[in-house]
Amino acid sequence: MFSSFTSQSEPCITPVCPFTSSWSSQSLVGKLRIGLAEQSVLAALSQAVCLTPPGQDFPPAVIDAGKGMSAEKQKAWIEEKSLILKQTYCEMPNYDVIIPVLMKEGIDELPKHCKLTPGVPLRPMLAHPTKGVGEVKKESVVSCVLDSEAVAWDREKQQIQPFQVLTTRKRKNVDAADIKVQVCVYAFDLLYLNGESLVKQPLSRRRALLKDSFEEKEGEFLKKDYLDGVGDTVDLCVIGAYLGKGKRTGTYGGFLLACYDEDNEEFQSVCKIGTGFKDEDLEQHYKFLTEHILPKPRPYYRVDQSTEPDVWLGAVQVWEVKCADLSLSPIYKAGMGLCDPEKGISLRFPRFLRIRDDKKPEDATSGGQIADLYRKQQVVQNQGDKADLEDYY
DNA sequence: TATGTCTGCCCC
DNA sequence: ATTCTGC
DNA sequence: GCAGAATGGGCAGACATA
Repeated sequence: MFSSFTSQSEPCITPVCPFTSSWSSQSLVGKLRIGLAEQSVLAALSQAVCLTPPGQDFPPAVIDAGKGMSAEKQKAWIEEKSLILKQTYCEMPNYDVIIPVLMKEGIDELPKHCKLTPGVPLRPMLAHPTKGVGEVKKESVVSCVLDSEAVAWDREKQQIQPFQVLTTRKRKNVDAADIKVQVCVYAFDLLYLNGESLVKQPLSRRRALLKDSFEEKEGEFLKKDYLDGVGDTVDLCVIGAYLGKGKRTGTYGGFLLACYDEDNEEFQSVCKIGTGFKDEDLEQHYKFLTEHILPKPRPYYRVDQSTEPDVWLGAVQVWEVKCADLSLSPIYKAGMGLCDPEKGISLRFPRFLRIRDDKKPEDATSGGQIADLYRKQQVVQNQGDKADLEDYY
């Protein structure tokens, strides 16, 4: 595998300076996906165009072209046409372009006229056009669309920095002079090359072309949370709950979780959690926990004021929780002082897996173990595991 | 000016 | 983001 | 399989307050 630009001599796409230029780096998430309500708009549009084809005088003679068909056949027919429109919209998300073609040429001709175009981002992406690709592309590359990811890079230590570092970059009025965090862009897919859309090619082919068209580089990397089923699992104790809103009105909508710190004999907050529950789970939790409400927190709960729950709960139940990553936190207390003098550790993307009735609250994951997990991930990140990557693709 | 709190946005 | 639920 | 609706951590920037 490869990945692109990473080095001090040929700096990464140095501070990815948005704005300007014709090179696009963008992401598609696996299969083609388009926006939410957009989906319905496109479906409606295709139905309209199918049943009442454009190009007729007014009033149109044909207003229900599907009349002769069975309901099922009509549905299938419209869906088939709808797919054409949706696919086209993915590659050229612009109604100003699509509608005129649709009216003049008809839906079947759309793909011929509206194609993936460098510089026009695919629909669901935020991708800014960028410059700098020129430094890693080979001569043969005239135009391209890459699927890639930006990562914070420490030039001195020659290593990837945590995601948290990436987010500290200035967002507005960026002056090239005050850029402190360097960024590398890792490319992992090639969607378009020299005037030709590769979207319908198999991934293996696209990757082969990518490899051929750009400089290879050591030290590839992919965040582990994108690798299927990878992620850490921890056992945490519930110590508080938040009242739910909307469809969770009347039960708890979220909970405060803590690890057990043996050294200080205290429960240290780690994160809130609000997803992963079946409706049934929520019901069960409410019933059970409601009987353990405390008038005030126990003295051995370490919780920041900003995360105080609506109801405090006795530390009586342990949950198995999965997360993608750990982060140094300004507000959570887990492993306080172990990785940073004044920061604790929290979880990124926590979700509920199951109750651990076999564990007592004191058997919850400890502050020390949380700190170990945090340190471990720092290391793993920089060893960019080739084997794992190959498995993924 | 320094510090606290809230909002919007990102997670691709 | 992740996950569940109803269609 | 999709859309909608619950919910997560944490940053910069904007605004408020001392």
